[in-house]
Amino acid sequence: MTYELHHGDCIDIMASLPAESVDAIVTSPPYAEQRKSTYGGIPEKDYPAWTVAWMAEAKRILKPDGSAIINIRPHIKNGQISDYTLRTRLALRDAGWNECEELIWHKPSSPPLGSPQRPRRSWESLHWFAKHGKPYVDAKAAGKPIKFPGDKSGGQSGPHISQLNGLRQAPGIARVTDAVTVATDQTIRAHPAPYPWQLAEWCGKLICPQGGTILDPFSGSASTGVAAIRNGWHYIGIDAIAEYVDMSRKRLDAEQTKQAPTEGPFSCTETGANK
Amino acid sequence: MTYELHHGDCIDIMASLPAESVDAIVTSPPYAEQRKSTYGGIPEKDYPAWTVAWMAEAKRILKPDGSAIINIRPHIKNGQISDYTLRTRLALRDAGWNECEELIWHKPSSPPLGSPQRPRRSWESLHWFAKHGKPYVDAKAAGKPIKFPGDKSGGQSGPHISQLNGLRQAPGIARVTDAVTVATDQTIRAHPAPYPWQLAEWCGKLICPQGGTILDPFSGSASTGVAAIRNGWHYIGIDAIAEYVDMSRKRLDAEQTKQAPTEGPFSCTETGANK
DNA sequence: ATGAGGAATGAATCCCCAC
DNA sequence: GGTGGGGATTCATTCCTCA
Repeated sequence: MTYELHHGDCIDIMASLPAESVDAIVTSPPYAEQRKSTYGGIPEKDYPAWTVAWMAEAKRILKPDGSAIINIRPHIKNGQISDYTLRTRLALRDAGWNECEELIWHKPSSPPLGSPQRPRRSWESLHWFAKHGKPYVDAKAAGKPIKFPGDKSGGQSGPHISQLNGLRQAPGIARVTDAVTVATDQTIRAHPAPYPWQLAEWCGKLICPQGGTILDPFSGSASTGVAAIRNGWHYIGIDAIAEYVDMSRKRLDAEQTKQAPTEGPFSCTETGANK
Repeated sequence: MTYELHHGDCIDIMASLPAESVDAIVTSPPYAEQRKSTYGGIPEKDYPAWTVAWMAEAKRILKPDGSAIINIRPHIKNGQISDYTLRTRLALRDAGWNECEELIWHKPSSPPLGSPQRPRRSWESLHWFAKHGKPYVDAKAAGKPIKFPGDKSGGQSGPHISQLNGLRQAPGIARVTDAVTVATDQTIRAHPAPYPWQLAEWCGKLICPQGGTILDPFSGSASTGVAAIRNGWHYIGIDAIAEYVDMSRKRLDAEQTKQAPTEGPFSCTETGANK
């Protein structure tokens, strides 16, 4: 229930954070050639190297079993999808990152934009990278109770559930699938990239242990921070634009009040160029 | 309502087909390192070159506005997803193919297999490649009627629908999205790759014009053929295994009988090593 | 005939243990 | 120590059996 917001370049800020202090990274960096007016826009050809650079700093502050979920989807230009996410994924792998899985964020309420000659775009990728092949994972934290055939009790612990390989398994809970459906949040008008906190919550439940620390180096409207407060994770948010940091502070303070309206003041640390 | 089945190596068979005679390719090639016992298994490192090779032959017989939808999903090994589909996509682009879009096949009935430490895998990629950036597309052929709020008529032509950019638009029909949900077909026990014909139908409606010719160079159980017969497309199926060709012939004949039980015999051409 | 209930199964992956 | 067999996972759909 604590958060830190930092204003500045994420590489600089991350360099000031202690090594191996972060459990999970959940972020949606600026896409190539998009949002030029607000974030400057990273050229497509530079995107892989740019991502490897900030991920290198992230690697230092990530715990050994920590991992990162990065939301990107390439745009279409002249009828062809951009290849920069392909090259970025290969570059991260070359830089020593383990690509755990391709997760899908399905947006059922996606607006009918894009070319009328093409299917309406309704999903985005969540690229999951870790320091090695066995990072911390809880595939059941966001899972639902198992319903066995004929079981009308609601599905508490069935006969088939047991300890597996000595690993703790939540009994009677099915693990999540690799595609999650979350409607886009149309209410976040203050930031151009509508990343819903429910999506960040799903990602965090997958890769952030209870009470862990979750980082978003491109914090934007701090949706990951909202998810953190609601789930008891410590949040570290970084953004290059002071206006978004200020807005995020208001949003997170309001969220904390909502979460525990009867308790006293919350611990909150703020640092960075805009302190 | 006609089909051709060929037994043999798809590159050899395609070389015998006339240039620019195919409207669309919808296929699910053998995945790298999978199905070794039936198809020999293409090594991961050879997969990009192998794909470029058979796609080069496909390019010759594809019409100028034709395109191909290829279903592949990489496996996970030691906690890391294989990178061969990334490298294959880049190799096809280097070979001059235009990557139109990343489409998603979502499988709601996917079995609870795979690592218990990872989310259950419930989707596969549909990679869409064309000769250029503006291939034949009908984004509404598989679309559903638009339902306006409060409209109880079923959704024929609403006020928001109009000619757009001078392109013919089916009125009152919404474009499909780039993610399609089709349950896996558990009834195809004779072939190990359960590619449902409903998925092939959705793909065909997107890229194959009415009365066009649709090709599957890795025909397997001929699910694409079933979709073709049901939609009035001419089907060309190729498979390296005689047993599957024989099985497909029975399946497609039965499908034709089902589609028009009162009509006479159908036109059907069969060629290839197993003739 | 009809329906309820049970068993079997699938483009998987990893761990454990035997050899 | 490398290799290979066996078990666990736990959803939707199928066929089959029995009332």
